[in-house]
Amino acid sequence: MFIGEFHHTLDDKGRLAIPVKFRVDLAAGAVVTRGLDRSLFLYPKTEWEVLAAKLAALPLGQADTRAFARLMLAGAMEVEVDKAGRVTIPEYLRQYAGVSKDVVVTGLFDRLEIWDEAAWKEYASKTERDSNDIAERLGSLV
Amino acid sequence: MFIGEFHHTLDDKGRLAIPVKFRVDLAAGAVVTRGLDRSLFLYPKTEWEVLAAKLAALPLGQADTRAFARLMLAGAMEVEVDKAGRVTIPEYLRQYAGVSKDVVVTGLFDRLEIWDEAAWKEYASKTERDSNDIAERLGSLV
DNA sequence: GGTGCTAGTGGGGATTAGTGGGAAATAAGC
DNA sequence: GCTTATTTCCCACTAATCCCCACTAGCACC
Repeated sequence: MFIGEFHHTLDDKGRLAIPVKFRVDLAAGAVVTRGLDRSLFLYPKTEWEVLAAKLAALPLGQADTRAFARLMLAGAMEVEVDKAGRVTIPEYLRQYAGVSKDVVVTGLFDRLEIWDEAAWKEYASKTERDSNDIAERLGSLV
Repeated sequence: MFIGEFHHTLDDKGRLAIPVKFRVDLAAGAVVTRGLDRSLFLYPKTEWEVLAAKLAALPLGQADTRAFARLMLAGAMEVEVDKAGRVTIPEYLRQYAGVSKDVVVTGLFDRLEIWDEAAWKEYASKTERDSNDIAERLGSLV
């Protein structure tokens, strides 16, 4: 299970260090793709395969779900953790997430999320302000 | 499984480099044809044969499915990956997709899609804007 | 308090993917 | 039958990627 928040830096080759405790779960392969809210999702390969199969099974006929599946499947890229515990984030995904140097890696149960630090701070503070409202709407769910 | 987004260029002979990781799956032959949203679809030959059979089996009665099947079947062309890992895209398909030089090749599970770069960017950014809504509607699926 | 280990970061060299151009072969036209 | 155009095959260059090694700072353990 992935939890926690880590502040790392991206070097000019687009490499990002994975927190040590996560490396063992990603050693068998991982997949990065476009996420929601201008973040990137990083799944262990096995988790990804489940998700990809669902996306591929979406009906081709509807323009909007087709577009969504396209974005996530086309956005995905298989990455490997190198000897130094890093993965290389492809150029086009760095652009999408607006990451350049300072990056936040967060654990979200079954996936990691990768954020530009500034964007993360803004999102976090905004969400904190709204958290009471959100909690109320969630109601009995939690 | 094909995934990922690759930015390549078409030379003036209409040749397009296939990303290395896909070449092995296309070595046995591939088929390009007209796709949806002004893109081109590129299938491994075996996948194509399955799809072509399905298209041929579509009911003749409905004008729109008939048109769709015609577009895909008549537009199809068998291509080979040359020694340098490239395929030649026929002139009429280049025209259909509006590709000239800068091209995006995307992996979509069982096929590749070939887009004009500008068209892809526009399509992707439009979909990004809608992605939160779509994700919400898909709900628990993803 | 010191020493050793490890996580995170940075950089250089070798390999290969991507691209472009030219030569040879084949087909078409006069 | 000869010339011209088009396609196919092959070779060469460049730029990006991969792989390896080195450094530093922080933590833990002695």
